[in-house]
Amino acid sequence: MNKWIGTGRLGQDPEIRYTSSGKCVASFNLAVTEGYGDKQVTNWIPIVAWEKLAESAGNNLSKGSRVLVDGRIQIRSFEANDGSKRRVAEVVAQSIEFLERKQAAAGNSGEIDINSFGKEVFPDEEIPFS
Amino acid sequence: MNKWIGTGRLGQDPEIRYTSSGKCVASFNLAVTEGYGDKQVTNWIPIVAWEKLAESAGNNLSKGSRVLVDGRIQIRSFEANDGSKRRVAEVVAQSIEFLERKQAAAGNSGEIDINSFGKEVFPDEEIPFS
Amino acid sequence: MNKWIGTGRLGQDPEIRYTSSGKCVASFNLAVTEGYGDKQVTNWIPIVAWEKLAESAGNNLSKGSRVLVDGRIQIRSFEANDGSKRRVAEVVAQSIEFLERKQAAAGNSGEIDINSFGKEVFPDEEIPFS
Amino acid sequence: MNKWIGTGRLGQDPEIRYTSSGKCVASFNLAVTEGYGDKQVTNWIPIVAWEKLAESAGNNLSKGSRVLVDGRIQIRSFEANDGSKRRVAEVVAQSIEFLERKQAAAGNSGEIDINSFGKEVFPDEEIPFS
DNA sequence: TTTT
DNA sequence: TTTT
Repeated sequence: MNKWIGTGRLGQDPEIRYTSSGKCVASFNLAVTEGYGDKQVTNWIPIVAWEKLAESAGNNLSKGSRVLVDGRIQIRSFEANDGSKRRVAEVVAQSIEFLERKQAAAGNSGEIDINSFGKEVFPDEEIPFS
Repeated sequence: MNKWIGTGRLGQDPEIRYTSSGKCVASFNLAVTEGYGDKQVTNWIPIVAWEKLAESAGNNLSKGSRVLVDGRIQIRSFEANDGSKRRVAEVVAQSIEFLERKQAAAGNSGEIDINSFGKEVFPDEEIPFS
Repeated sequence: MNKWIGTGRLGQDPEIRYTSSGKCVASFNLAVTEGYGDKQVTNWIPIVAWEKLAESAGNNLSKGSRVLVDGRIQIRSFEANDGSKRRVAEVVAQSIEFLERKQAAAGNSGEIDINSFGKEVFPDEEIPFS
Repeated sequence: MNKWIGTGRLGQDPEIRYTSSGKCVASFNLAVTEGYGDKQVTNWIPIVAWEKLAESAGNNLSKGSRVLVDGRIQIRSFEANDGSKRRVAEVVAQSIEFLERKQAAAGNSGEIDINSFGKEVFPDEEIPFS
């Protein structure tokens, strides 16, 4: 058994890519907050989804959306910029329950989409597991 | 919610340390195998336990012991050897069910020395999360 | 290990009682729906919470509220009306995450009265486990 | 989400039946024990498995076997002996990890199979949920 | 980087 | 009804 269940909010819109064989992959970081008051702690947990689940995430989720994820931890090897071999971990989603869906696109409502002015940088850094 | 539940075997004896304030900390890597036949995949997941749970792990577990762990994913910051800041992830155990306890020391019984069946190296490297 | 994790909506306002020793107990049935389209199935799962968690449920939840429950299955003995001994099961909540809080009382807002959308009867019958 | 994860030991050999359409069904009660020392509590949780999983349970498990079950709670309607309609609950297994397999049949070892002399009665009673 |  |  290798099961992770967690709730949180997306730190950014899901990033959608396609493998060379055409499989859809969605990835995002999830802010998982535990505790109350001044004991609150947030862990940013990287989530990956594949195929139909990835497409659904792309269609239904955006920055700030709240989700319930059921998945497993996966350790993945990759080559760092300096050529060294590293391992990274992430949660591969098996199901995602949408607790809050995508916000309406800016222009569809009277609201300004504050997310479209963001300038934050999300370095493509790999977060080590262990 | 931030919950991980997994089963596996310890890759090495638990490493027991004490913080400067005297708290006991146990850490080990868990081989979590999923799938059947030639679709088997093993993820090595780093586990950390604190205080009474850590002491209990130290007293009852050894390399090869099978456990059921209930815990949460934690992302931890640390400074790499080159001075750069990195984040690592691990599972902080909330409970550990011992499915197989510590083996008697080799030589004390007619049993196989469980320590003899693997030569894998577990470098003290930090495994990235994401 | 004995852990249940589920999401759903309350079928009625939580019922709040106090034991003779003054402990608060909340109970409600949770509509847990799985599957999609015409394969949707709903199971009504009885939830019980104690003390602070019960008070919090009473203050924050009402019929239709969506929750994420983490708890354990408990089998409880009781005497049926005909004097026979029966066992019932329920989920004893260890934590409840409020995905939607209590609705304002009907008439206070332009919102639909969430209490109007169902006519199901929840007899105070004991639902057998097994 | 409707997920139960639990560990325990089978109270009896799995009961194997087949539906009229030929599907295999296995059922057994699981002794799920929590707590330590004199605070130990055991809940007997009914488990049902279908098809390949049921066959595997029949082939690998027996009274006393330790398992890790991943499944969901299901409420099922049935007609009681007195003609009244009742609902029962059980855990429908989605996966079963065998932590201890079937005992060798009596006669295969020097051990007496104490289980073959049992006279306990397991009434086909339905345990209510709620 | 999310939110309350 | 299981086990430690």
